[in-house]
Amino acid sequence: MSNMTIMEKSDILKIIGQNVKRIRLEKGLTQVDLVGKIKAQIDTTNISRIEKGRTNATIHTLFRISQALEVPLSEICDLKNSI
Amino acid sequence: MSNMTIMEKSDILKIIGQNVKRIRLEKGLTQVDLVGKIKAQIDTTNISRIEKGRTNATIHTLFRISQALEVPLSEICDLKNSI
DNA sequence: TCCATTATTGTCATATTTGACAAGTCAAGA
DNA sequence: TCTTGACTTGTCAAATATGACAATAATGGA
Repeated sequence: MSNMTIMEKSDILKIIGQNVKRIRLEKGLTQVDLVGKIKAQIDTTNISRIEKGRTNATIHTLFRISQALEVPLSEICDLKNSI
Repeated sequence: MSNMTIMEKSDILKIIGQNVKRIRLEKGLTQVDLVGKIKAQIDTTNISRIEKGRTNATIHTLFRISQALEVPLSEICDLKNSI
């Protein structure tokens, strides 16, 4: 069964990125809106790179995003959402 | 209520670390056992630093750990487990 | 106590994330 | 077409995660 699927680094980064983007759009937020809701400084550059799966974000960065999106961190880290 | 709790960076790193350590011990594994089960190279130094909340791990590192521990990534990222 | 296993910590070099800014792309409207 | 907003991408410097190794501490058993 699909438990045998080997997940490459780029695969999981893409899924995490899709999760962030999907949730952000569900909340009706732009990337600028999102960074505006994050307490510490963060940049749309980084949001974009995460959403595109181009960067291997740290857990604290994903946590700050989860706070701004008002969802649990574990929702962003849910790999079962892969399309 | 406790939604007002402000989570500092060090707080969430500690919780993530506690999750890793708790699950690892539940599985009866040592840090050496754990790194032995991880496909790509990883070091017990890093496992220890993550478990102690001394490093802000990337999501891919936590993913590799979750694979070795045979739990979903989202379980490691569950911040509700805070003691 | 002695010993072995396990875990922590320090340091180093390398790689990469991050924030910042600029430039470029893209789509939707006026 | 022109403009505006939203997003992407390149580059840079600074900070830091990572892997590696060594040294130390902590733990438990004989």
